[in-house]
Amino acid sequence: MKVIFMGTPDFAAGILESIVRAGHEVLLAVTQCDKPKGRGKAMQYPPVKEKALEYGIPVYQPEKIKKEECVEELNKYEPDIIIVAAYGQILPKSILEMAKYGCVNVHASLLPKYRGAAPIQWAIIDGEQQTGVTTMMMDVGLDTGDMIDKALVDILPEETGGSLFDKLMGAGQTLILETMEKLEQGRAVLTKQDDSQSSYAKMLTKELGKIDFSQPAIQIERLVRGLNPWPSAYTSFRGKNLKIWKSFVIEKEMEGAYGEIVEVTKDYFAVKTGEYLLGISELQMEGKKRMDTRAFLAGVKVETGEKLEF
RNA sequence: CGCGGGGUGGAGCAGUCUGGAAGCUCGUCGGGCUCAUAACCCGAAGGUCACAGGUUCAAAUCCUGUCCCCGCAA
Repeated sequence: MKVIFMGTPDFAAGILESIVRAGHEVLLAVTQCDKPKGRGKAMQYPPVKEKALEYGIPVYQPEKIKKEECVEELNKYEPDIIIVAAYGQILPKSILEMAKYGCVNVHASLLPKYRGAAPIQWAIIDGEQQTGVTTMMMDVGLDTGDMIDKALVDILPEETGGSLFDKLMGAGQTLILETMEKLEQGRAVLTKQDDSQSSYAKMLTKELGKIDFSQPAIQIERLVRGLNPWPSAYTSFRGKNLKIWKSFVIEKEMEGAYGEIVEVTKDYFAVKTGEYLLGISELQMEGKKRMDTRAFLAGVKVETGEKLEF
């Protein structure tokens, strides 16, 4: 099929790659504008742009896709289908109705749950045991269109945002091809979303990663996993920023204030939380590399009674 | 040129300000103790102190330049 692809982050780049490799003709890749990123000030291309350039696909980066001129630009390509994956802008109706097979979205959750920007991480933070990928015909709402296909993915006990991301991308890469085939053969079945079951996964922010030790350890542990590797859960120790990369729940209670270090062993230290203790097994001090707590404790003497401030 | 921290045996750190013998907690290897051990005791190996110049009687330490890693911000 002749495809216009719209997307921005890594997840979208993976979907794009899958479509290209399956032999579809991608006429154009639409993505967000370049942004200055990183420690210096260097402009960086969105992942989808990188991938498109790799395959020699033309790239289009309008600031506002809603503008009439942008819509006309897309129309010139006469696509059979428009595939959208985490593009980051609301599409006008004129684009939704432009292609013969319509505008199909790949979303990393089992809709109608986790509509919105960060479905992958929120599924972990909420303690879900299963999530997945859904393809749907886009409509004017936010992830509200009629569903076509779904793929289920289990969330394992040690699942992180990063590992789940990889799994869901893999599932999405397969699923979108299946959906495209069904549409082309006219055997796609559309299912309406049950809005009463819907939930919204709001955008992740740095602030979200700030650990509140008055919460139960199990909840903090999920937060740590969900926000690994980005944007990361953090607290502060001896006046410096401390990221927590891996933690575990210790089912016992000890005297102390929330966030106070109540136990130190050779391999980890544990702090008191709203319920049970939270063991910290992998961390990163400001300016330092990420390391397991065992290595950290080899260089820094940590005493019980010290606190992780929040 | 956005702000800042850092590169020291295999790991994590101290030492740098106030130049003058390579240190700490581990790990590894050998030996001992023990019913046994990831515990304890004794011993050993292992380092161009990121790289390149400079100052000095003497540089991990002071000066100059380069490379690399990381936190914040965006």
